[in-house]
Amino acid sequence: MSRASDKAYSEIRSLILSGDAAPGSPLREAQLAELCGVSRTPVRDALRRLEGELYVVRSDSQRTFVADWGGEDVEEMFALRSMIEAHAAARAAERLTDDDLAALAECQQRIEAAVARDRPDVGAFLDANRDFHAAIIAAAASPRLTGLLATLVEQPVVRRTAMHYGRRELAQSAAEHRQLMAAFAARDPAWAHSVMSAHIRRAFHAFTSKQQDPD
Amino acid sequence: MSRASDKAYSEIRSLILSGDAAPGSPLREAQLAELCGVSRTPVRDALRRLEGELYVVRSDSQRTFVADWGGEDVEEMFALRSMIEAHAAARAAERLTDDDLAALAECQQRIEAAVARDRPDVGAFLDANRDFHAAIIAAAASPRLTGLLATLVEQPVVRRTAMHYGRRELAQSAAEHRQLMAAFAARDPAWAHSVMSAHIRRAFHAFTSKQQDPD
DNA sequence: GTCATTCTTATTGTATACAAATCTGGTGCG
DNA sequence: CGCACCAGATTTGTATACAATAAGAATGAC
Repeated sequence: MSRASDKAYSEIRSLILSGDAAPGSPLREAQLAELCGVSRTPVRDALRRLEGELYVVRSDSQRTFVADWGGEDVEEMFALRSMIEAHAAARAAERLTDDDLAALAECQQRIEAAVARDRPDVGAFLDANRDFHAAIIAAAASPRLTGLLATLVEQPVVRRTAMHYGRRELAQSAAEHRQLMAAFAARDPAWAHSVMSAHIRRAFHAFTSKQQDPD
Repeated sequence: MSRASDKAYSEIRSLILSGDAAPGSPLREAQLAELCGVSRTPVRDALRRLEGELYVVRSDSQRTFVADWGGEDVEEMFALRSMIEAHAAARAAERLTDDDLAALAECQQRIEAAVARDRPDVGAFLDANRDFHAAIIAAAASPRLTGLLATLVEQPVVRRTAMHYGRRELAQSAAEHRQLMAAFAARDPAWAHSVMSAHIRRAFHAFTSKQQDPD
């Protein structure tokens, strides 16, 4: 994080995740450079990385914009996530070490804690949730592919979905994670596969219903 | 392609695909810059792009190397491809326009032509095969995700697998494509799904058997 | 008023110089 | 002999200046 390009990457990413940079809005190198207090060179580097992770898109003439995920894209994204993560869960069930299981349990504990509070801490929930899913992918897929898959998991739309979660939905999500832990403990690939698939598909429908009825 | 960074990208990519740069070997920016006749700046740009496409990897200290796919990675890669492309084929079967079908038929014709020759033209086969699969993904997935998925299809290992194909395997592959065309013409998603899944899995086993018995 | 065209301006692309970090070979100490 | 450590050389990271290109505004013809 000491490198300027890492700083630029992280700041631009926050800008997008927080919504300060609206989807579809242009990202100008010079402007970002000034904002981050670095030169354009590391900014360009950061934008390339963010492009690979689908946070930004480039127009035909090389101008960069915050990625704008339409309804079709979101549906496809969830469909792919459901497939890929269910596959990863099945592999993980066969391969998880006891240490991996302990790490997952720790994430789960953080999730439960975030949900149990009077006023659920959605930010903490999201962070723990991300670590949980990342740990499963890391245990299942080859390290080389981990980054590629994580790309789909950490999209802004995922965060926004959960930001609108109420207590009941958070509790439901936590309960599904408990089921997943049980499947892992039993080393049952088929069980893990089914639970994960259902978990993602429920998240998709939570997203769509929130979208058409945004309270 | 007129831009220096595109030139660097394309030349380095060829270097990797052709095998002139062996897996695991280091890629030095200055050296590549001289080779391509450009400065280091566009080379750095090109390396970032290639990293996103898994052609190169970075060490912890930011040195770049040609990606080296071990046996585990290859198996996982084929498993993911099989899932994702089968999904794409199913979607494509429901959505392909007549123009899309015509474009696929044109690819198929090129494939058949490459196979029919006395001495099969494997290079032409590979190019047509790539276009065929890319067209299916483009028709099925959201444009945003197309690039991400294409990453898995165009790996060096795929090319190397087919390079060892004999006439019989090429003909088998072409036959599977014909089945796929039939499934598309019938607009039958389940059929397309099954055929594509089998197609990729056969390619995987072709790869492994060639590996352990390289004639 | 609308469309095409030119000119200005904004934005990205490239090269170069220098700074920072990393590797390598060797040296001295235990 | 083995290990820590310290230069020197190599490699990557950053800033800056300038070139090339694309967007937008103003102008003129119809």
